Amino acid sequence: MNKTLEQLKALSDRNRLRVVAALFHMDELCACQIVELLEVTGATASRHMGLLVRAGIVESRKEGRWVYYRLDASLDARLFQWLEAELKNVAELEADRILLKEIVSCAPEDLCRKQRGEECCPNK
Amino acid sequence: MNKTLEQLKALSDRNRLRVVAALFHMDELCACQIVELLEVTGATASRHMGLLVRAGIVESRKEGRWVYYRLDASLDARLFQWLEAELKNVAELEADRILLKEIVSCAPEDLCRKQRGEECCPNK
DNA sequence: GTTATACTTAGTCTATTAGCTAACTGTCAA
DNA sequence: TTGACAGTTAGCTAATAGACTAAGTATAAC
Repeated sequence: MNKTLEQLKALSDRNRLRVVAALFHMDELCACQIVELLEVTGATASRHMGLLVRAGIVESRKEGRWVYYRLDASLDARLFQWLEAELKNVAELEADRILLKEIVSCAPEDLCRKQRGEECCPNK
Repeated sequence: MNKTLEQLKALSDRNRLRVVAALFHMDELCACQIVELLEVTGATASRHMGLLVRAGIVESRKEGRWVYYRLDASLDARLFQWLEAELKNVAELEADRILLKEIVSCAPEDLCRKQRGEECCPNK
């Protein structure tokens, strides 16, 4: 039951659900892109993602200085499908999808520079 | 997303999950039986059940002074099946099932009398 | 009616959790 | 090898949530 509870708790947060919803669309997101999406500090985003990873909802992949997240392939199909259905057509998440398009149009390098206060992303 | 979050939060508690697991076996439980199962005060059990009802996980039926709870018939089938699979064969819940057998062997009247401190349940 | 009683609501306390800043770790580039 | 930097961890604060007791509501028995 602990595993189940851990998964439910990991999903019981608006920001974490937003990330999961984004990963249904994006397949893979860099940590700095998640910071941008949620508009929280890197530390906060890192904690959220740590919870999702430990619960087995998402998995991470490290590439140099960057960490990429995607939905965990071993996630139960029934849970996966329920979530997908629930998060589809949520008006509130529409704004996230638009924002996400802008975010992924920047390379992570540019995005990270932007987060340091430098204006550099060509599409903005 | 609020409804989804509400359901996830309602399920993100050990005691509430125990009740849901019990309702997979029992089909219907009286409030006093839930008090007995969780070993909490009536007020605490009532608050837990209120959350589950409001989230659409369980539904309640009032019969005189008693309130009976069952899994909400409109609960999403995918969520239902995931939960059922997750809660099946959980060693920790085996003790609950044994306890539950004893609990339902008492009529609610007897159980409530017992909760007032009188020893009366014939099977105990 | 009046009283007992099954459950709910209100108020309080404590524990958990989301957010922040600051310090730390590991990787890349000069 | 030194500095810059992406991400994590630690420590703090404020808000949320679970537990209790006590008071309130509604139903049944006398």
